[in-house]
This record gives sequence, C-alpha cells and structure tokens, in this order.
Amino acid sequence: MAKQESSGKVRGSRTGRPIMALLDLLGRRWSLRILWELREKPLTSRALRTACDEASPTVLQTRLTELREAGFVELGDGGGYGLTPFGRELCETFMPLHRFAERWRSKTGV
Amino acid sequence: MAKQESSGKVRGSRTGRPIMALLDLLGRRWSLRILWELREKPLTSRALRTACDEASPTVLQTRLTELREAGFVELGDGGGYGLTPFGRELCETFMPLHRFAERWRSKTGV
DNA sequence: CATCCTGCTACGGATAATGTAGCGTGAAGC
DNA sequence: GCTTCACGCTACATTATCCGTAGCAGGATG
Repeated sequence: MAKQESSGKVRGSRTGRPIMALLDLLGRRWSLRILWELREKPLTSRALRTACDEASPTVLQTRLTELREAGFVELGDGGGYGLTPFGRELCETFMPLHRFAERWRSKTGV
Repeated sequence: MAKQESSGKVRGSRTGRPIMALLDLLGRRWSLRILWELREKPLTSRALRTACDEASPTVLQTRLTELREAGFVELGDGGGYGLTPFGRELCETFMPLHRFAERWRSKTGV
C-alpha cells in the first residue's frame, strides 16, 4: 500500500473551495471521532485507540498523519497526541453536535 | 453484505452514546457533503450527484438511504431530496465550518 | 410510441478499513 | 547488563466499502 496515500491531497482541494477539502477530510472514517476524543486532553496513541473502540492502528495512524498535516493535531514532545489551537477551534465548532445528538436520538430512537 | 449495509445500525449506536452514532454516520464518505449541498434547496438525485463531483450513484444512494433513516433527509413528493427540519438544524450546526475552512486554508495553504 | 428525466440498482474492479502481529526506541525495575 | 513495558508506528492478509459504468422501471412530454 506504499503508505496508504496519507499525504495525498485531500479530495476537493483542487476545486478551490476549502470547505470541500475540509468536508472530505472530516468525512473519512474516524476523523471526527479522533478530534472528538482529543477534545479534552491529549491522549497517547494507545489511549486514543482504546477510546476509539479499539479501531485498527493502521487507520488511526493514517488519520493522525492527515490531521497533523492539516494542522489540527500535533504530537507533543514527550509523546501524546493533542489538538493544536487550530484543531481546538475546529472542535469547538462541533461542540453543539453533542446536544444535538441527544435530541436527535430521543426523537428518532436510533 | 446483501445490499451494502444501508440499513445496518450505525456503528457506535450500541454504546448508548448518541454522539458516537452521529459521528460515525457523518463520518462516512459523502455524508457531510450531501447535507452541505442540500443546505439551500432540495436537489434531484442527479443534480445532487452533479453537485458532488459526479460521485458514484451507488454510494450516494446508500448515504441518502442512511440519512433518510436517520431523519435528516427526505424525498419530497414530486421528487427531489431535501432536508427535514431536523436535517436543517444539523446543517445549521455545521455552518460555522464554512468560515473556518476559509481561515484554515489561508493559514495552512492546503 | 419515442424521448427524456426521475429514483434506484447490478456488477466487476479498485481502494480503504479491519485485525493481528510485531518492529525500533526509550524509560524503568532489578 | 538485561528484562519488561509502553511508546509511536508499520506489515500483511482479509474483509468491507467505494468507484465507474451501465441499465432498470416508472412517469411525464411530445
């Protein structure tokens, strides 16, 4: 797999519409979840994996690389992944989702 | 997989944490994009496909089914997919993302 | 009946995710 | 020194998912 295209341009980046690039990046498996799990405090790669229901390290590593290249996540010296200021800002944007999800379930019963 | 797991429970729904189910659903390819493209007005399936860079109808159909089951999207009588009130609310949540994406690109140059 | 558009599906090949195992490194414990 | 352990990260075969093309049935229009 070479290295799973981790450094491949985000789909949609060629369109010149950054929102498309962002939606594509976030619309990959575990991307949103990773940001969510890091929302409070940095986690080691293994702690993150545990938090993500033992997702396979292959994808997590790929996503982490992508998110690092995008400038949302960083690997702190001394180990442990954390959000960059930019990543934190992005995460704030998603916060209302939490309450929304609660109301969503109560209405749909998923 | 029978029919592409379209009606399969969302991953994470078993955890009892609706946010996980939501993050998983939205973290599937084209989910976010579909909601985004429908943000203004309803689109026919083909117009939607055009808007989504000619993504394959197979996935779009799968996502649309999932989003319909989730109660975010509906197929209006007379044709054309549109957001439900619930879906519109979800879309509002994502709106700040647009401006964020602009700032994001100007800083990272992706 | 011949188009044209609708929502939707089949099928084969390509790509990405999963699950398990293990690498090299560095910090402790003995 | 040597083991032990956790760290970030990778290999590899299997499975799930996506893509691309083609085409269906149904309805409207001419």
